[in-house]
Amino acid sequence: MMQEDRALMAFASLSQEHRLRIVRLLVEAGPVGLPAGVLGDKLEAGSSKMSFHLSHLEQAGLVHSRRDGRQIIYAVEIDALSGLIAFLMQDCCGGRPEICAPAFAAASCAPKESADV
Amino acid sequence: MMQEDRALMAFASLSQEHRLRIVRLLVEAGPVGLPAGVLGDKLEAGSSKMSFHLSHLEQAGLVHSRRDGRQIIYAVEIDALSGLIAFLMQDCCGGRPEICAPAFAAASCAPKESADV
DNA sequence: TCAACATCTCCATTAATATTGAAATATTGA
DNA sequence: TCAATATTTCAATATTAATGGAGATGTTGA
Repeated sequence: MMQEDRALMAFASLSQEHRLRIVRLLVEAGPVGLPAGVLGDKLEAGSSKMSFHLSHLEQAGLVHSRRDGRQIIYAVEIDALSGLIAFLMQDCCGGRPEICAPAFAAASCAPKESADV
Repeated sequence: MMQEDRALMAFASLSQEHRLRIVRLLVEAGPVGLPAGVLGDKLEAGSSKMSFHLSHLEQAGLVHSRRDGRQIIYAVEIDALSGLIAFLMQDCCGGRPEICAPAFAAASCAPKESADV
């Protein structure tokens, strides 16, 4: 169960341009994750900046890292994201979620185009 | 479609204790909303502080207000919340959403206990 | 073992944000 | 119209966060 202070850290982390882009890239990448250097290239940000933001995200519990050789691979913490959303939307519409459910049909985790599994 | 700068404003707004509490109260209250004063009482925050945070949330597009007599009623902008979540989760798991879908079953907009409509 | 690579840490500077109380604005009912 | 109510605006202060560069750390392959 997500507590308020963890949710605040998560939202603070997501409120910074570089960090939001990192998370969106990692959401797209899925469990396999991406190395810090690849993220840095995509964002055109120096290593010191990347390190600062990646550890901010890790502190906030939104990503985790593992070393693979000389690279550090970051991947999104998907339970933290879902917990964050659950925390935000808890008890929506005073127990009548059908009021806002339609709005959330579009927000579900869905691919751009059909994919075979 | 949510753009990055709007998402950044929304997350920044949600990253402050008082504002996060306001949004959660308004999510629970649903479309009918709550007056600024009632929110201030619940949060035990002075009127100037409340006004600052409420207008921050309104600027960010997360809530809207209407005047009713001498009160200003605030209500959550539910499409903004769903758009924000969609933006964050876009293209998750590289087109194989079944990877993270289970995590999101728990995050859906559901009531604490069953409610008759 | 050494050079190259990948990333992190530290520090100084700069910028953005929240808080407080007092005063201003808008609305109502007597 | 006037006093009471509800909320906003303003300005000074206090707090917190982001940036950039230099150097440190850990890892690999020759």
